[in-house]
Amino acid sequence: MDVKRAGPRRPYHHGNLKAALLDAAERVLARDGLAGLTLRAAAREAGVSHAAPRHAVGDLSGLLAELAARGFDRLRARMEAEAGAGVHGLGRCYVDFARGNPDLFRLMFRHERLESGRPALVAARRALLETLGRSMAREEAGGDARLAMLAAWAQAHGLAMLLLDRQLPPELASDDVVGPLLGTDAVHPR
Amino acid sequence: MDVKRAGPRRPYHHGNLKAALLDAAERVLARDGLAGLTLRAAAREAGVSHAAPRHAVGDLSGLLAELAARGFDRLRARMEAEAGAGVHGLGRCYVDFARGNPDLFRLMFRHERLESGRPALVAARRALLETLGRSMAREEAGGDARLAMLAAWAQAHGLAMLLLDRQLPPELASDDVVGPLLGTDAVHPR
DNA sequence: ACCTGAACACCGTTCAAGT
DNA sequence: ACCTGAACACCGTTCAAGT
Repeated sequence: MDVKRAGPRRPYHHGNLKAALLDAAERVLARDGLAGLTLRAAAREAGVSHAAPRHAVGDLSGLLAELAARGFDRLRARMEAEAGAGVHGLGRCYVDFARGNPDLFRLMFRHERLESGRPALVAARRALLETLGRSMAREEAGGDARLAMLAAWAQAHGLAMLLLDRQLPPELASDDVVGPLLGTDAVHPR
Repeated sequence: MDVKRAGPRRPYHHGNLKAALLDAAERVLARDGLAGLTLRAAAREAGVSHAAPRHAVGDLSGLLAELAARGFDRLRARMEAEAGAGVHGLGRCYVDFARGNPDLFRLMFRHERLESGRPALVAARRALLETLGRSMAREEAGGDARLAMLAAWAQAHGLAMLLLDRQLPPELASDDVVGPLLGTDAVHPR
């Protein structure tokens, strides 16, 4: 009955269940992959009952959306840091992030599983988009900036997805093909 | 007991349960989407017990792999028909297929859920790759054919995925941006 | 307000048993 | 050989009940 004094065994249970749940979910994601990330598993990892998440994040799509928002925030931070490296720097950064956080990256774009209206997700996506737009505009003064941006984004995203999904045969996945693709000014459709 | 005479109510149950199951799975996919396509739902739709698929396709990843193989076959057939249309024709064809069969397209690249060693899937993927390679080689005589192919593929694939996953803001998803991207010689990294 | 525990309707997979 | 039905361990979600 001295539990309420916040003994070391139960660090949360007050108002920060949401944050604790998200941390727990990230641990599950790292340990068991996207397939192993269930609402019950996250609750278990956080040390609460399987019905507790309801108040904190709604349902599973709410939890995943919050997690995706964290992912977009992190990706944006990296892109921001790389802002001076030009378009190839951004592309490389994007693909590196995907390869370094495959499950999180996949989750971020699994639109069917995300509560798309979640404020955190909407905001994080918009922030990333703004960062991308600013970085592109700096280089691509002439021509259609939107077209240049879409072309570069699509190429980086497609490469990331094809790599994560193991769709590339060895000849195409080798560094002497992927490297040059990332190391150029990408895509100049006219 | 006249069931064995193949009355109209049970068209299969002989040796073609596999084909019947795949047809049923496609119906479920069209009706309930990828999320609704379960092994039990496919068995139900095919009119067999939920344990029957085991002999026909192994487990769920086997069923999905066989379905993905059908998808790759269909995509290859379309690409083959469009072979004369140049790289932009291929890109447009690829994206059109994705938009026209969103659930099937997503399934084809959901590598975690597919039994990757399934002969049908391996063969279908290789056939598509060969078709792509042949089509590209025809135009891209000079330069690195592998690089040109990866660049074009990544761009088309990324665009398709970003569209299906609803990641593009209205300014980028509009036809006057997507259209031009698909209507050029794509991507010429050097 | 926030969390628990039981309950419900689903899963995938296994396995003895039927034909 | 091929299929069924029961069983098991999981899900997500709901809801009365506790504090």
